Amino acid sequence: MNKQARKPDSGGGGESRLPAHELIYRQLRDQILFGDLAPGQAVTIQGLTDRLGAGMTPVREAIRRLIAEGALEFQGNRRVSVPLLSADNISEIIVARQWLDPHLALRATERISLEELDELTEMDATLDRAIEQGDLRAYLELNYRFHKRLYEIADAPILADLADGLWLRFGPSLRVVCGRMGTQNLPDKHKDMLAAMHARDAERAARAIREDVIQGMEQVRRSFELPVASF
Amino acid sequence: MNKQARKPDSGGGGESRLPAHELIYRQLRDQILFGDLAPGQAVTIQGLTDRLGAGMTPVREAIRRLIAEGALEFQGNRRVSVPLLSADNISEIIVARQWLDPHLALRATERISLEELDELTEMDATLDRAIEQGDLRAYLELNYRFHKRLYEIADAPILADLADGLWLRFGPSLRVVCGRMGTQNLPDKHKDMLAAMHARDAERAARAIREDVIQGMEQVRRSFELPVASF
DNA sequence: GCGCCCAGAATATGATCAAATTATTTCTTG
DNA sequence: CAAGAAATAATTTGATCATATTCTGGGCGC
Repeated sequence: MNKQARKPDSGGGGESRLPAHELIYRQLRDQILFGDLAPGQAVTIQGLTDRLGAGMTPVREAIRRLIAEGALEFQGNRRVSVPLLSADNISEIIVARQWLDPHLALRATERISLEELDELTEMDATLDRAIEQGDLRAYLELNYRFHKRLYEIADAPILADLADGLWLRFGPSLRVVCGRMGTQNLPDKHKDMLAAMHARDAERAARAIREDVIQGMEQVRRSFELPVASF
Repeated sequence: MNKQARKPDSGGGGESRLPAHELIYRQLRDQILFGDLAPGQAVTIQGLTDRLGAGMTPVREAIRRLIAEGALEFQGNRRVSVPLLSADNISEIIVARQWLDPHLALRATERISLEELDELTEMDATLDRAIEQGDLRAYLELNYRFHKRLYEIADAPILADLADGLWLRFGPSLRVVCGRMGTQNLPDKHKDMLAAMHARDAERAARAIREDVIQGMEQVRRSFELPVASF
């Protein structure tokens, strides 16, 4: 009956007080970005309520949100699935990121503190270790977090939202492509960029990020132009 | 048990085959873009269920969707409101549209058919009539639909989504600014752009749209740098 | 001023109806 | 008689609602 024995507990573990639909959303989002959901895969509401052990309403809200962000696709007849991108779609994302990411890197260079620079350097080192060990999942997650942190530092919430939304769109495809290629020749112009940021050379940092984006995304696009060898 | 709530069939519109959450979403979206919801205004779920005469679940889903698109803001404590943009936010939107809109106009020029060109010309004429008559609501809606049609013709769904989402963010502010200024010196470089498209001069069309965007958005930004005189 | 309590709003559940896909059956035809 | 197609039955899934529960914020007493 009464639950007042539980106080908000503002210190530390406040994250457990998040509403269920928020938790479901984050869980699903991570699964789309790094993990288990492949492009084209169907997603059912009732399937998720079972798989995640949640009620129907929170799952529905999380799905609506992901559809609005382009992470899921509403296939006409009440059917929802992970979008299957075309080569043209990838090209659109490339052209958008080619503009957005350098712009954000430029702003970040003008604003970044030394502590934040150390933080990014540390993240990049962890990223390198994941690549060496061939840990694909860790690479995908760390690489994403590196770029996302950069967006935050740029202090442009709306532009950061746009860039973030693009990751959600090409995440599943990126995973498929990287899964086929292994973690060997993954792009990493991060060190160039960090050096440019240290020197407060915003133009050079923007150029480095642009190359990083192009290298990574072009690999994705190339693999989409090949004949689709799935069965 | 009680099943008297048989298919309300609200309004008798032919499209009553769409789910309720979709209808609520469109209704709310239009109200945010053109109409009745002012920046900073609070939005409550129960208030909407009453005002729109709908159930709670569809309203919740529509709100989640609009939050994900940036049209509404989740204010921490279970409070939802129409975002109040800062001058910096407006600057972000300007810089994004300054890139997105010309890019889409360029693509549209390469792809547009003569029928579609006539359609846009017709839309622009209607727009002019709304301006002459000082009909603000009609101006906002027709101007939006003109640009949106252009996005569709560009045949780049992901980029179009990005551009469309920006309208949802600055819509309420645009309405406030235009409401203060009347419909007299509104920007309309549409005729330049249509002429350029007729000549298949994509660069010139892109430049015209860029000027249209800058003129309109700068008016918004200027009015945000003034001391906020509301109350 | 501080803490407790209450009203109201948001979150979450489960039930129920409707629609759609799948599986099955039956009928027709070669 | 067999095979395929159309129709129908059954199961699965989505949409919506009514209701219970939890949380936030403000009012009231101390």
